[in-house]
Amino acid sequence: MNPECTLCKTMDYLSKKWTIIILFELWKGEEQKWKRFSEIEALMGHISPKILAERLKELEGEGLVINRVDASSFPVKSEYRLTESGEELVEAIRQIKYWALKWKVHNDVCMIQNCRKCTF
Amino acid sequence: MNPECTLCKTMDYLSKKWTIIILFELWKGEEQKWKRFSEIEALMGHISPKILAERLKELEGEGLVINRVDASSFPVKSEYRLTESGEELVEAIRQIKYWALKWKVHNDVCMIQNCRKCTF
DNA sequence: CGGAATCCGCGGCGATACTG
DNA sequence: CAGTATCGCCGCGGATTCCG
Repeated sequence: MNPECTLCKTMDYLSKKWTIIILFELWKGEEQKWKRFSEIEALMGHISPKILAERLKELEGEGLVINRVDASSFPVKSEYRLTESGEELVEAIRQIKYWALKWKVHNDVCMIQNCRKCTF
Repeated sequence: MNPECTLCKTMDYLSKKWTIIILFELWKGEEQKWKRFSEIEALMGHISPKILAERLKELEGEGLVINRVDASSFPVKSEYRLTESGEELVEAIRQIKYWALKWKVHNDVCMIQNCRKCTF
């Protein structure tokens, strides 16, 4: 990995396990919607809390995800959503989905370009 | 990794080490140009032949790269280039580069959209 | 020259338990 | 609820050697 290359650095965290699925999970549903840690955890199947926390922190550090915490209530409420930058990165990644739909086996899940409901 | 998801499968090999760099190395220079194994090897710095062969075979299996062999001559001449599908995938990946150039630190190497000469 | 075979080390990731 | 702490595994990738 060349640390001077912007694309390399981006691909470095994008390629980590779970990262893209997390991004899409935050992207799905209504725009600008905050989602709780446990909510994301449940939606994603079998991710361990360690990895989820690790990834969210990375993405927050990269400015793709923003986190707000309400410590006044109990239990503590921590929520996440995509930033504008994050939304745009998902759009870029979805170009790869279009490519895949064009060149690979037909994907039954979703052919709709702007669908925010199905898996991807 | 969900094997029924086209995007997951694509990201699965795209995220392997060296894969994207190999794709860009084949993409650089003139279009449709064949490049030899040792040529790619030399261009890429310090990749081991095992990994390079592994990646090229994966990409060939996915239809992104095509290989022609001239066994009549000695030493055997083996050359690779991107397929049309491969060219288009590189275009999709370059959307991520544009995103990075927009949101991240200015990249000195290249701001030209269709440049096939610099690193990426 | 273009790989294939073998061996080995490391780190990413998973599982589980625990805490403020 | 929202994470941390600890441990252990295994699979990727690196180095090297050999073959057609």
